[in-house]
Amino acid sequence: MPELPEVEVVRAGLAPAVTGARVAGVEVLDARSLKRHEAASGGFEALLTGERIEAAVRRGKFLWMPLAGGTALVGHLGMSGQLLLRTPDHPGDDRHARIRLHLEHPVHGELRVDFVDQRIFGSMAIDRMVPTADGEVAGFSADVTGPWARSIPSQVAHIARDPLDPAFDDAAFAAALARRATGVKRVLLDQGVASGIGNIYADEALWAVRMHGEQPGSSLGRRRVRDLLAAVREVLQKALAEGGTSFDAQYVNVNGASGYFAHSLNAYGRAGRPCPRCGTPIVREAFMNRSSHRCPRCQRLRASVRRVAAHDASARVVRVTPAATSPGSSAGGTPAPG
DNA sequence: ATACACGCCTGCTGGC
DNA sequence: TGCCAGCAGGCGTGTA
Repeated sequence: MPELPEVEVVRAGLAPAVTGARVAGVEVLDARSLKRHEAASGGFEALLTGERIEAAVRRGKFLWMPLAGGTALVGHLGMSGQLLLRTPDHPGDDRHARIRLHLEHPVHGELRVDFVDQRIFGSMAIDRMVPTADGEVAGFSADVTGPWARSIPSQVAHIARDPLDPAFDDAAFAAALARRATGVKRVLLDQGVASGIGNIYADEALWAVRMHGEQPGSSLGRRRVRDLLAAVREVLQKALAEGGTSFDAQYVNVNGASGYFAHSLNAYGRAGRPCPRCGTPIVREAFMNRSSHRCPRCQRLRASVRRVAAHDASARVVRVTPAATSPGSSAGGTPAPG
């Protein structure tokens, strides 16, 4: 979890407080949270202390704060990470506080940013910046005029733009789907194809577009790809508008408050409960060491026939047989005609 | 190149 | 009561 909407809520909350602030002090309470920090470049505390934060930027689930010296403070929340904005005198009794930043802001005065992470899948690091591959603005932030705007931390460079990014390449997304024989859900979760989507929003978008997660990417026609992308964007935007999805105190904004999107979920986490569209109980299925949730009636594997190459006179076709990709489950459904 | 298993982590829950 | 398996799962790495 935190996926794009949750990370964006954190970024938006952080931005006004940290932009223009000077890092007065750094406390590393648990060095395991620095696993993505390349020690060879220098000590995390030394590289960060004294720097001025220029902005708070996000691409997909990655956050970074460009520093005046030309590097960036990169953060990833992983599964359970939080960035909490606090007053300097806030009690330091957080059981899972891993890193603490003491900031001095020209307007807001002294404040503290606590990186709290129960499971330590998240991390912070100081990283060098590299130019973006396409020369466009690297990620989402209020200000895109700084010299850092078209640069991205080296460890984030391989992450694709997210579907809400104005520079997201719809055609490249379609092309990536077209060359993947694997299930469309796996492609959605591939941060190198489109970023910001995790298990929750993948399931929600697939439900919205009535698509089975194991539907081969290469079996989708142009229209289905377009509809899928539209569904992904709609789900992400709606979640964003509701402050993200929270199931417990784990996923919160910079003030520790939870979002409301959990009330809007249609498939994720609703195993056994009726599909809001047709009433059929939602099923939960094992998927890549985790779970997928779908409506067995609305979201069936479809046999599909698709031209592999329009210019190919032999008009070779690919036939997708649901039975071959849905072992041991009658819930895979009957292929729709056509 | 694509596909997928695995390790990293902690805390909670359910079964025995 | 205690113990342990299972689950939550994003991302980098390694292997085929």
